[in-house]
Amino acid sequence: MNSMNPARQAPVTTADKIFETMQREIVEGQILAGSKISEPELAKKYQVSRSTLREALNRLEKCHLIERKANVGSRVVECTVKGLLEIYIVREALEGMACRLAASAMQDAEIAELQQILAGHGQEKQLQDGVAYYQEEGDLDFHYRVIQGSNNQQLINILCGELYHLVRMYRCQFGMNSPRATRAFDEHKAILNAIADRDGELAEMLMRRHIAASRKNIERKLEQESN
Amino acid sequence: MNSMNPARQAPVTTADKIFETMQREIVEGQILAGSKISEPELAKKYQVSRSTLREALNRLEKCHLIERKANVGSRVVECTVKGLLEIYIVREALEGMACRLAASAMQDAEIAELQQILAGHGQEKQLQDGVAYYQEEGDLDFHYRVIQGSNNQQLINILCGELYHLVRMYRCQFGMNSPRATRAFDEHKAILNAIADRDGELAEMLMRRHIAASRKNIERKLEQESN
DNA sequence: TTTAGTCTAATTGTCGACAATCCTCTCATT
DNA sequence: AATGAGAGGATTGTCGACAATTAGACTAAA
Repeated sequence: MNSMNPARQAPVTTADKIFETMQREIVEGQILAGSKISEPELAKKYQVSRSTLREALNRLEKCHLIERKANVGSRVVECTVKGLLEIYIVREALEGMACRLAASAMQDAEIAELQQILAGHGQEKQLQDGVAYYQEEGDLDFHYRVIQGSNNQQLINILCGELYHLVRMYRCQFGMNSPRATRAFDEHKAILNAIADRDGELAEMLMRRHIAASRKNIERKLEQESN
Repeated sequence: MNSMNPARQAPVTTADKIFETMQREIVEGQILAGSKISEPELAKKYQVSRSTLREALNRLEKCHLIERKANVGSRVVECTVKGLLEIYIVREALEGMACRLAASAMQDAEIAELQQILAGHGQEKQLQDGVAYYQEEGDLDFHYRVIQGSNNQQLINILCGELYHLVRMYRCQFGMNSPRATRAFDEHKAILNAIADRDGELAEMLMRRHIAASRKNIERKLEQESN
């Protein structure tokens, strides 16, 4: 269900394939966060020329998974607490706005479809109570569809194209098996209700609170760990 | 005053220089919006190899000034009304949030400095009453500094790195000699007062209204023209 | 006249080699 | 011992050529 999530145009060129492979390996931590990227080494590993690899690196940089410095090279981004919280802030602002727009722009049919998906998540949740992984995938799925519903191409590009995989990376590497699953599910329902009521203002507020609550949950958890 | 605006790391490599040159030419319209980009042609024009040119194209794509399709090529983005309004929406969300953060994060000294800058703009405005150009530059300057003041690197990257020049492009090509100069100046003052009062909530609201007012102003103007 | 198909020319993607820059280790000097 | 200069090795940036794909023109058939 999630595999069709990204705004993916089927990888046609070989640089596309290398890009997707590396993207997955970075997100899942097989290429370590913060590690230096050696162009000759990776070119050999994937059996492509350095030009092709560099093309892939350029796209990884576009979705904020690596950082480049001239004449020095590329590094995988580090997963810091500060960075994670910064992303939540950006998401709060952008997804809140997306939600407001979606309340105006989404078709009735789209809303109905999303309601069905959400109901499906609810059943899965009941069945697999406590197992948060699917809920997490479902969470991304819900957010993804609301963003698409905004019908604002800039917004969609930034959230689904440039930030999406960075969010996934943090989820993977910080192992977020949210204890908020149940509450998050209810919040999703409330947000969708506001959208269905065409109440953009309320929808934005609920989405912002929803994301802010996740952020504060992380802050609290990390605070505890440091004690 | 504006030339030091972008988060520019001095261009060290030749691809950097080509990138900056093309960036300027696209923003100012010397390379026409919507036009197709011929790699061989431009490589000859700038006297560099295609590899170097493609490196520059990759960065232009990062700041949303061109779009690429696999096996087809690159085009300069088109300046459409829809696109312009979409950007205003994104800015409303992100700069509003930046403003909220700035109210907490900016140092007293930074705030004082910004107050002086704003006062300077006020004098210029009085002197050159009606001439909106400097005010427009000043507008970007003000927004830029507030964004920096948020101290959120993700936010700064998106707004100052990826969207900044696209905004400039629209300003250039739609010829926005704002009749809102006076009002915008007053709004800036109110925003800065809220920041100085450390009232993040108010600061966000004022910034959002400020940007939304600009957007509606554009909508109104374009609506009139179409009649 | 229109449409389908094919062929040619041009453009983009990929490759390997060379040039320029940076990092590190060594050695000399204070 | 600490600091600085310099050489060596490795990495990144740039180049020109080849391969793969696309766009456009031309022909032929319905």
